[in-house]
Amino acid sequence: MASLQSLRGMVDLLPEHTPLWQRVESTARGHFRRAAIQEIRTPLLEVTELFARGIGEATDVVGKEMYTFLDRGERSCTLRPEGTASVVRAVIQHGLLSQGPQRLWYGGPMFRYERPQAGRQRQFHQIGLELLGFADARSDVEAIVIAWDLLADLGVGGLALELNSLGSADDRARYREQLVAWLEVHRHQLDADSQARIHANPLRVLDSKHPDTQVLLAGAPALADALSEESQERFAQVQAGLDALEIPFVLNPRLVRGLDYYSHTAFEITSSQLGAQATVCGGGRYDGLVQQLGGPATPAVGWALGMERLVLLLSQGAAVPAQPLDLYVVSRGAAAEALALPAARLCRRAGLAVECDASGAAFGKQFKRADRSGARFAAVIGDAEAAEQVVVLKDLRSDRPEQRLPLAELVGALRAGLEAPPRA
RNA sequence: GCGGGCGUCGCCAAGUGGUUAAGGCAGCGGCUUGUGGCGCCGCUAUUCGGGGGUUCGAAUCCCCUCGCUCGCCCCA
Repeated sequence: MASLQSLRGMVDLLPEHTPLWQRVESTARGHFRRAAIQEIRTPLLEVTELFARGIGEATDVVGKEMYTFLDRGERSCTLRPEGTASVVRAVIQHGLLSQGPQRLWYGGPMFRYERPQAGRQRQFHQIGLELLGFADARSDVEAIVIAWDLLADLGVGGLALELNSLGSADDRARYREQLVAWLEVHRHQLDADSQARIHANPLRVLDSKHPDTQVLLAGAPALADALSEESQERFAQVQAGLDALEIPFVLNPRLVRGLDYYSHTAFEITSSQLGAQATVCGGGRYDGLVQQLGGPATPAVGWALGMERLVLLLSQGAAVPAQPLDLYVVSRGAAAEALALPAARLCRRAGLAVECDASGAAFGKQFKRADRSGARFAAVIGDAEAAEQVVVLKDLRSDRPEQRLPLAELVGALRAGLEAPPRA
């Protein structure tokens, strides 16, 4: 193919689809505003080390999915594969935590070099929430309820909240030892992927989809049993909080999540309608990350929501209509054409949505386009009108007669006209 | 990185070895040089993702390649 194409896994969002995205974005903004959460925007490009240290060297994301390159200063740079590390970096860099806990959200493109499939692109978009400086189980619940209510408000049905606790760092370390020891004993019965992960990332073995491995795992030491009393109490509080808000959830002891920084609460919101990539929103607590990246010891919870997957679910329902046009300006002849844009501008300044036909085509053509544009009204300007500085206002959606009026009266007439019902 | 499916006009799509590559939608032009929605007429792929091969002859068969897609893996 001779013509240029977008890079694999990097998709264009065409005008017919942007209204739905805009609806999601503005709905999310509303939820964040009402929950006193402020927006933060960070660069798309960061020093590679941030992600290597933050997300974990052993993770798939860091190990094989990052867009990494040397810039002209020979510095290793990486297109962000997720949002949390950048937000934490920014919060540390600007000393935001010295002003107290931070309630933040972010949105935008993320990049992961993976094979594209349904619900998975190389450039994809997330909206994320981070609550930094909050240790209490209630903040876990609040983070979850914000995501839950946002999805409900958007009208996404058929969602399931899956919940697990990974325990404290100590719990995990202790459990990790037990698990590795057990896995070593059963090494020969594991699938190849799981064998490779015994030391690199043993908890991920729990989440293996290999059927034989899953059967075997029934006899493995359980993470839940390794939790300290405090961790168990904490997890119970999260569950009680969700119960109190009547948010249904299912416990999933195999939910471990792929990023190293999680501790205690881990959760995913999934849909059965998404195919293989079922997770719409995933998150959890990451009490160690801020300190690990050089900041003050700071407890935190957060989540990220996949826009493409969400939109996929939404677009199975009713389409969002584009905003209708109020007026379409039709003009022909030099004097008339000179008047068209000023007339359109006048109406736009009054808040009306106006398209101005600049083709100079025959009136018939312009009316055809006016009709197809969906505009309620057409303003017609020919040489006769131009000479008198008037326009003809025609209701395209009713049988009411045309009005001939001076430019100064156009906006008023339009506003009055828009009140009247269109043809059924 | 590994499997499976697919690739004919902007979109949908017929055609499966015989030479002029159906049709529909959209678009453009006309009937209709100041009034749209309907209708009618016309135009829009020397070419079938790209390259190579087989053949007298290929969109149709073979090879390579690119892309899309679904799944594995992983994750949002």
